[in-house]
Parts: sequence; C-alpha cells; structure tokens
Amino acid sequence: MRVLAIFGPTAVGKTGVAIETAKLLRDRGEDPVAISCDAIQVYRELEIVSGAASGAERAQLEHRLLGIADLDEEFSAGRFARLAHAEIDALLGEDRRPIVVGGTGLYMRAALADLDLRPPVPAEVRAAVEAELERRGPEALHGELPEELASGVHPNDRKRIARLTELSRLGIGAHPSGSGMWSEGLRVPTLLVGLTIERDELRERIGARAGEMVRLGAEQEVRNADLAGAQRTARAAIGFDELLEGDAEAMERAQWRYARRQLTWMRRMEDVVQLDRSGRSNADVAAEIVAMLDRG
RNA sequence: GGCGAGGUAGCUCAGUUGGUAGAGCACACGACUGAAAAUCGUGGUGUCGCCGGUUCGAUUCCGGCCCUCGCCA
Repeated sequence: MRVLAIFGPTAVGKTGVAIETAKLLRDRGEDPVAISCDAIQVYRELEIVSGAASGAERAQLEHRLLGIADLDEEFSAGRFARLAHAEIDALLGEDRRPIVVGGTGLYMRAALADLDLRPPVPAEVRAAVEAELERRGPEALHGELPEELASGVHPNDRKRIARLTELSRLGIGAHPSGSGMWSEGLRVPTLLVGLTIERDELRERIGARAGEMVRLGAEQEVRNADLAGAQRTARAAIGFDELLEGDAEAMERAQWRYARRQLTWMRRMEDVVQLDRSGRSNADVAAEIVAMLDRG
C-alpha cells in the first residue's frame, strides 16, 4: 500500500482535502489515518494560530502528531522524523493507509525520506556559540568553519552558521550542504501530491482564515503562550509576535510570504504531482487523488 | 479667500550645493540536512504633481497653475 502525502501552501485546504480523500477510501474498505507534518501544530496550546485541524475535523479523520508537545519544549525536525517514521511504519503494519499531510517542507521531507540528520548539541555548547555569535558577529564564525562547510552557507546566515559551528566544535561531521537533501530516495512507496491554487484565490483564503483565527481567539492564545514561557521553536509561529502586538494584518502578510516560500519548496520537490485545486471543492480534488492512487 | 507645510517606487519617506535618483516595507524569484511557520540570498520598481523660464543640461533654481493637509477668515 502506498503512502499518500499531501503538501501545499498554507490555507490551500490540505486538511479538507485529506478528510474528503479519507471518506472515499473508507467507502472502499480502507481505514486511513492522517499524520500531521507541521512544526507549529505539534504544540498543544497553539492550535488556533497554527491552523491545526479542529475537533470536528479530527472527528472525521484521526490526526496524529498534532498537539504532542508542551510550549516550553523545544521541537525539531529530527525529533519529528523519528515520530513520523514510527507512525507511518505502524500504520502500514496494520494495513492502514497513512495520509501524511502538512506544510512544513523540511518535516515533510524528513517524514518521507531518511535524512540522516545530525544530532542535537548540549545546551551549554549552544549557549556558548550563541554568545560568541552575538559578540563577534556571524562573519567571524563563518570564517572559522572548514572550507567545505563554509562554502555552502552565506556569511549572514546566523542560524546555519551557529549550527555548523556547534557541530564542528563537537567533532561531529556536518553535511557539506546542498545535494544530499534530495539525493536519497523515499523510504516507502509514496504518492506525493502538491496542491496549488491561483494566487487571488489563495490570498482570499489566507485572509478569510486569518480573520477566523482572530475570531476564535488567536490573540488570547498567543498571550497565554507567551506567559506560559513558550520556547523559541513555538514562538516562531507566524502570528505569535504579530498578535502580541495586536497586528492581525501583519500576521496575514507573513502568512502570504510563508505560502510563497512553501511554493518554492514544492517546486523543488522531486516526484511531486502538482494538482491545481483552484475553484474546485475538496471532494472533487479528493476524487482525483483517489484515481491517482488507483493508477498506481 | 489669507497664511503655513507638502506633492519623488505600490506604501512611508530620504536625496540631488543643477549631470534624469535611494532606503525600509510591499512585490517577484531562489537556497534550505535535529531552530525550518525558522534563517538567509538575488532582483526590478519611477514622465521626481503639471506648464513654462533660465541653463549645454532642471527632479533640483525661478514663475504660474493644480492637488493634499493644517491654521485663520
């Protein structure tokens, strides 16, 4: 049985399409389960601002890896990869079809392939490197990286420079950047669908969704998360800082920018089947996906 | 109607002691290996309000006009 993966920009309707697809699959005797692929939806108390599947939606299709971390925990692609692989393999073992659905490009890639991600580093090492980065600036540390690592990172890219510096100080060989990410094949047979949509329609959807988030109390949610001591990986949520400032429009703009980055990621994906859902219902799109699964 | 301030990129504005302009945001594209909704890179924005004058040359100086804002009538 092939895994079904659904990727696409924020607000394109991934959850809705997944639910409709699951219904059609159930009609033919399957028992599918969704596996969320989202770096923010893993947080328990960030459901509104992350646009996680609602209770009503989850009643129609079981979603896993949603709301599995507390706000004061740091999350990571590596941690996600292990969990996702376990879920996918367990479902396949039960002959249930995994529907891997989400918009975090790296998480999707990590779920579908074996990325050989490097280990996390001790907090002390990271704190030391961060302090040094603050003091000396990114260019200085960039200059001290081994040539094969430095060449793949821009001297302004603080986060990657920090990470590579941490790894090389611990004597852990990092990936010489580039190439590898796409060279390894998928772990298991998969149909990877990338949902696309006309820009005007996507803008409307993002606007409507942002308004809905505010109506559901996203601002309060974010204030609570702030007080609860949310970790930086949780504070990275689009809308977190914006709503703390009371600027819902800024959140909407950031979501649009994010959607474009997701589209860039999607164009880069190998073996992705792009499916234009402009002006179409979730059910209509789902029917096409099921037909693709049938075609093998 | 009078006085004052201002009209430059999609927006907010900077600037040119006269040689046809620039920053932020927005926009478009790209990179991405345990922070990825993160982080970073590249790119173009344009009758410099309109019409004249001076000048080799005016967005810049001068005159007139139009428009916006504020105050006063």
